[in-house]
Amino acid sequence: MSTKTPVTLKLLAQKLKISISTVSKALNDYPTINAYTKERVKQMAAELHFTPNKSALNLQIQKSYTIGIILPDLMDHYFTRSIFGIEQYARQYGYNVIIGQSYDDLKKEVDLANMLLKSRIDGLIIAISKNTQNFDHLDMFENLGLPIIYYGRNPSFNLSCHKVLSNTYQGCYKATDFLIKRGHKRVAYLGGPKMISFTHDRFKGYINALNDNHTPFDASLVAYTDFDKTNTNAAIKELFYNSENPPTALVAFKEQILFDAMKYLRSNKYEKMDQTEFIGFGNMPFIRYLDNPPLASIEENPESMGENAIKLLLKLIDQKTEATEYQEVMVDCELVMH
Amino acid sequence: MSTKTPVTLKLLAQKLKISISTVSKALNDYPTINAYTKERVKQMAAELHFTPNKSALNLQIQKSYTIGIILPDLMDHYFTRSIFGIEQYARQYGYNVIIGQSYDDLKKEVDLANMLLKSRIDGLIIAISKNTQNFDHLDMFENLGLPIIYYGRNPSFNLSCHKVLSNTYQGCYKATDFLIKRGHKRVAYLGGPKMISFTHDRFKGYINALNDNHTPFDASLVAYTDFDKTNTNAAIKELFYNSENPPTALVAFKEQILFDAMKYLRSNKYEKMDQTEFIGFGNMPFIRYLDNPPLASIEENPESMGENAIKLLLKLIDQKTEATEYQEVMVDCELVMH
DNA sequence: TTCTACGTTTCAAACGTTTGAAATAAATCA
DNA sequence: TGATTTATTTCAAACGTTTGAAACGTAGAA
Repeated sequence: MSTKTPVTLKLLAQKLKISISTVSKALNDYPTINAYTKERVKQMAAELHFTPNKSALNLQIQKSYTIGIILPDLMDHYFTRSIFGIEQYARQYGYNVIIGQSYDDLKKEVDLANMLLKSRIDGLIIAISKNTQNFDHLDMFENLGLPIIYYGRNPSFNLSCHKVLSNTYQGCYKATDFLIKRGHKRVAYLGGPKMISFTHDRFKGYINALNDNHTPFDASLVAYTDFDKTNTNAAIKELFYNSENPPTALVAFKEQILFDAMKYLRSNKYEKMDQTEFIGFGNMPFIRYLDNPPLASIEENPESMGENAIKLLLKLIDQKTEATEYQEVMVDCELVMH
Repeated sequence: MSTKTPVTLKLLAQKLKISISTVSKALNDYPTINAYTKERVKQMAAELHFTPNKSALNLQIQKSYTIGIILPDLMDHYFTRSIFGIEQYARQYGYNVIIGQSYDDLKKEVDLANMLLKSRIDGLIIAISKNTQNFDHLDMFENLGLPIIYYGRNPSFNLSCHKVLSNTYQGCYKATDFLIKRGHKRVAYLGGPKMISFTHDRFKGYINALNDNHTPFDASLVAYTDFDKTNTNAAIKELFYNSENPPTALVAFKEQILFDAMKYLRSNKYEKMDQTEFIGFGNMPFIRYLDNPPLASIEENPESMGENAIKLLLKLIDQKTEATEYQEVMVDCELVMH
């Protein structure tokens, strides 16, 4: 039917020789419109493939039925999986989703926030970049009464806000507890970068699991690394080779770190490898390809995080009352065996 | 400054006691506007954090400066990486990007296409779902004069369209050629699902490399599998255990398949494992975690594919002349050693 | 016959922006 | 002084949609 120019209400009205408002109301099933008219309009609309212009609609109803997501990186399965949870639910309620990657760069994050502001999104779900300590670009949303959900990463600098986080403390507790109950007396903790609050939350889980099981804490069983392989190798050397009584189990901040660690030990032919057990945060899909997978993974359930985030966001969008308390949702972690 | 209601041109105009059009023109640097006025307007706009309403703008200029991307799955690094190429370039030219996942489901793909149609995107980049054989939902774009680039997956049913694909034939040729030149007499090919055209393109590359190197073709060195582990294992068994003269090298359709295969052989303690070399399509980032990575990867350069797709799309958007021939871009593959 | 009520349709304003044409005021020229 | 130019601002329509108010014709009631 090669129309070349989008079909509008106006065109339908002309073809049917009725007014634009009748067409509009017919398509929206207004009770005042005659049934036969509705029929004619709808048929013509279908025939000409009428699609309402979203911009015109948004402008009129002052609502975009679009929510924004800003996250650091789509290559990270943690975030990709969280999108799944968000999208499913959002689309079900008629909302569209715009995804932006900040690549952990504050400037990109600010640009994205401004872009989304222009697009007049109804709300924002954001996993802040590593170095977001200034929240001006996000306060703008709040000033307009647009709700923001912080998720996945803890904005420790920003106290009063809605948060959806995985219960990372609990995850580490479970893993440590599980290993001790399995008979391990010397469980090590390999933490992530010290600036990340999760590193410390997880450490607390580790410590509390030790205490609850009456296992003494040994500082030489704790090391930290960033995501750089060299640092990880150094940390592992420290943990496993600097003591005549090395750990028999390890809980690692992230599987990306854990796998580097395991590969290091294996390629160095660490003699007690077979008696050592490993658990890391992530449950990454490609574990299936590893010849020697870790004992278990701490599953953070990112889909569920995403779903909690969007649920809370839509609730806030609907009520529109600023009055609500700031919510903090914690998503359970669970241990998954391999 | 808690405005609660978005700042519009109207508000700026009121505050400054000038007309809306002066404000608009001042912000857009019209030469007819007095320099001092521009100064005042811009300052006020900055002070009140004015952000133009994209919907109103789109409606007015009949252009959204937004392009759509439909792809099967963000969990697949091939596609995630391609987005990187698209986004970078698009944003540079002032375009926004809406990403939708079809999860390889035709119905979801159709829904997404309709959503994007409503959003009045200026163009579409799509990696079609596995079972897209009907193109009605995409023809709608063409009818409106909106360009579509098919990328990553070959829409073999749809002949006249713009395509950006990786030169998969060449990738397989390079890998096979490399292995033969390395001394392998018996190189096997493990293809993907037979409905996927790439499976056959790659097979051609394999065959031609054999021929060009005067290496005889042996049908028992070729097997096929889908992405299911059981099938892969069966195929591998057929290739490696059903012959007294098994292959010494293997080119696999995808690394996801290859890693299953290698794990199978290794866990079955295949005796000639150390003398056998493997190459697959992908170059997945987590290869660094494998204790025994394959010899090399065929890198399909998805970023470059994305960039080629967006470049072509923006060119088509700009010229708006329907007259151009349909373009087909082939992106080179390269061998990456591990 | 006139009035009221009802069912249906149309009018007109609004959402926020752009932009050519028209208006205004000031400055220059004859 | 009056006419013309110039610099600057404003007017008004348009983009496509929604929606309360107004208008219409027709049927039933008084």
